Amino acid sequence: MGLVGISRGTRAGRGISKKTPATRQSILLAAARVFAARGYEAATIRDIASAVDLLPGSLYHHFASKDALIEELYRAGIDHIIKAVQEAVEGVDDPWERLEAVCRTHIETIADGGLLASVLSKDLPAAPPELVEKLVAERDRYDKVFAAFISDLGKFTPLEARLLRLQILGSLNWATRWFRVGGRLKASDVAHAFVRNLRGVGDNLKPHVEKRARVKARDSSR
Amino acid sequence: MGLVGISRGTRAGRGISKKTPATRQSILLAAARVFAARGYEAATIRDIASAVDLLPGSLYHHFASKDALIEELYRAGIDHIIKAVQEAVEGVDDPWERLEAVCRTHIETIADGGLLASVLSKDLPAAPPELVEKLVAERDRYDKVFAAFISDLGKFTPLEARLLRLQILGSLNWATRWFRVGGRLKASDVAHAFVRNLRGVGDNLKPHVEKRARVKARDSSR
Amino acid sequence: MGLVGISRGTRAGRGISKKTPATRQSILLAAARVFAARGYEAATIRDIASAVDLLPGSLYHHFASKDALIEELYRAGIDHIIKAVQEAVEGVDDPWERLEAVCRTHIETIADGGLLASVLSKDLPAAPPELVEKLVAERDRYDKVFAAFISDLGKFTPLEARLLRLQILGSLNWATRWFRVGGRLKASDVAHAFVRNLRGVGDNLKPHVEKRARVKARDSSR
Amino acid sequence: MGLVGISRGTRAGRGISKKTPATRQSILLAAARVFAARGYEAATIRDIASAVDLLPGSLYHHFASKDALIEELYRAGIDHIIKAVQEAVEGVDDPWERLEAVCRTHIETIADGGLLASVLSKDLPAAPPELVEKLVAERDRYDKVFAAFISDLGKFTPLEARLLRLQILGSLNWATRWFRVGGRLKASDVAHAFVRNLRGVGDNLKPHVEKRARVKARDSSR
DNA sequence: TATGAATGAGTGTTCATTCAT
DNA sequence: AATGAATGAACACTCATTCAT
Repeated sequence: MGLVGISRGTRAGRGISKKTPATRQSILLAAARVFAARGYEAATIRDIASAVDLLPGSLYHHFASKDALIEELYRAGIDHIIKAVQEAVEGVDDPWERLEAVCRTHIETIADGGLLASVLSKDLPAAPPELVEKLVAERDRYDKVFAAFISDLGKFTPLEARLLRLQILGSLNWATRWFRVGGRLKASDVAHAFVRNLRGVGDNLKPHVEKRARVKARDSSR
Repeated sequence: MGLVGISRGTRAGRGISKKTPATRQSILLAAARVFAARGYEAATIRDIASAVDLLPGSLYHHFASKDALIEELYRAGIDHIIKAVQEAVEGVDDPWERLEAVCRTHIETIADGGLLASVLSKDLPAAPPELVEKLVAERDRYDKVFAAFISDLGKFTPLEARLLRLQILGSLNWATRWFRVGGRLKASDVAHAFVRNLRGVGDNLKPHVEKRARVKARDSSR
Repeated sequence: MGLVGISRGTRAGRGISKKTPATRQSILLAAARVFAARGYEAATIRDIASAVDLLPGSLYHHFASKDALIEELYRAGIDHIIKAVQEAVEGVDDPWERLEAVCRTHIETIADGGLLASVLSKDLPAAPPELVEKLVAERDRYDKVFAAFISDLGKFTPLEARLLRLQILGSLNWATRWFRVGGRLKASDVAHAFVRNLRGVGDNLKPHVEKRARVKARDSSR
Repeated sequence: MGLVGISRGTRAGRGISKKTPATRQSILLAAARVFAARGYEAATIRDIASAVDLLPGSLYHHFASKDALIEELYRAGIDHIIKAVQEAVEGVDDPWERLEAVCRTHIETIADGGLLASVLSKDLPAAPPELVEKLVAERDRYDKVFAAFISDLGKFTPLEARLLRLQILGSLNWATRWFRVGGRLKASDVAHAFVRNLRGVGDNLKPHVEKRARVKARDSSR
């Protein structure tokens, strides 16, 4: 299960900081929290280092640079969320239920500052383009996974599918701005509402031609 | 008309004199572009200044600080988008069509780096809490306006309405990450797709109890 | 009486700032207050300008530079205190009483932030040496005046006289650090105490040789 | 021994290794010189840094801020001068001789730019009030020590004692303005003259009532 | 005389990074 | 693996000063 298990459960053990050497894992985890809290730019190497009781310079024994750390964090985060959603849909057959499970997992994962994937919803760093490209490539990996759940829902044109995916992902990622872990609103509630609101999609696409015809006049005037 | 509400009275007619003076307006516009491109943290006063052919220090003749600039930019951006969506729905009666017009305008406005509202979709700065509070308050102004268009769609509980609003706003704001002005995909296309996908919402809420009953088994297991 | 009369009495009239043009005099006065309060370095042209309801740039119609302003302020301050002490001793015959009057006036003058001489007790600015030389030369003018009151007290060698003068001037100037105008301790009280404590000077110089003989052993070992 | 109380334990013996490392000590010393020469405001971090062959930013490895540096310097200076005067009076019994020894030491200490205490005679920085309060509190520590030497001289009322102390301290601190180490005038000469001039104080206070009676007429007219 | 806009040098400070120990 | 010291470039911001209007 990789990073998942480290995230929250074993954190208690970190109190013995002087003994436990700072591993790449614990640094990544701390970095995830700091990046999630302050963004890529505002987060400093000092912040991250001090979160694992290290001096800034010592981080460089584990990561070649801040950018390298970001890159690895991003990759680990994507790995993590992909694994999480795949586990979440195991045994779920109905495609809409699958989508709802994915959404719930996405929100849970992303909203948990202790988990690496939280950075997925942050503005990308104003970093060298080559780094940004890599991050985008990582994100695309998840997008592809997500796209599969979309196409399970019905017959869409590529454009329809793409827009639906972006619509849902936007809603989900934006949730980091307002969703609070431990609040009275659960991730499952949000996911349920989001998916329910889209439930008609399949119907809305073709059958509603008549409705759309009604609008045509205005459309053509644009 | 554009950025109405920011100007300072009669100065407008004077700028044309010899060389375009770097007014607060042009600074705000440049700042919007820079902030939109690089985020609040990564954007430097130097960037903004050089974008309007000023030395960094000269900016402080117009704005007391970077934070003050951000605040004013944010306020102007909210003013701008509120005005824009209100104009967009004038004469449109059908509530779904109104929503679509709002979405289209939101995307157009936000995706245009030259327009102030682009900052709305950016991560908030890791700034003094008092500033962040102000920015959130500004955003809330727009949220209220948006909420009105939601409640026009039908009868919702407060929670249903809130989640629907957040769902849509998330989709829209996230669009700054992938929507490109001038691309082959128009804002109106995106808005149309987004709204169409939600068209069933009203139906999905209550009438579809039967559909949901189908799912109940899993629901109760949660 | 020159600047004296302007200092405090007529300040009420400054409320009509828009009408009364800022004169060199009122600028000097404001500068005296600001310099006295914050020191030469920490005081800014902006501070001074805003104290007379001017913009920084406008000051340069009255003074060529900050240094020029300092210089003139210093000169005016020295003029002022010289005039003040000379008036204070008029009609006073006893040399010790004259000294006391001088001390009282010195403290009063210097402790009053509204009066120009307050700057006399401030650290000299870290300014171009040529300016510093001028300021020192101004100070010397007052020192000469003061020296005359010292030599009236009795027969001193030049060194004795010089040290006594520096001793007294030090006490007086240092008073700006702790003496508060309007407090329960009056300048006259302080002056009286200072002078009284020195009253024996004349006697102490020669007659006390025997006393000093007692100390000789240690003295010679130095 | 010198700057005892500032060091950080066992680091002392290590500095001699290759090239003198810019320790807190040497920075403090350099800062003392720079502050003494130019005042708190005019002295820049760059001045101090370059005096110990460091880059400006490197100072922040040792001190959190300019203010923190000032504060520590001030404290060290007060520690230093207190220790110095206390050592100077060891074995000296006559209270007037003790005072003279204190004065000599005060002048020597304060006039030596290399020693930290030189800053004691400088205008306080126009710094945040909390810092100024701390500095004043430090100065008060020395004032208390000094006050003890005053009260040894005879029976004074609190006010008499306070004024006498302020009179002497003023003379001494002012000496930084004119006293030059290495000049033909020695600190011991100055201290001797200062104390001698005050030798009559005890007599002047009570016995001289007749003299003061003579003055009464004028006194009451004030 | 006064203003508002701009300058350019300089200020304290931060930060990712390096490297000898 | 970790530290402590140092770097150098950059940053937000200040300030005395200039000048067209």
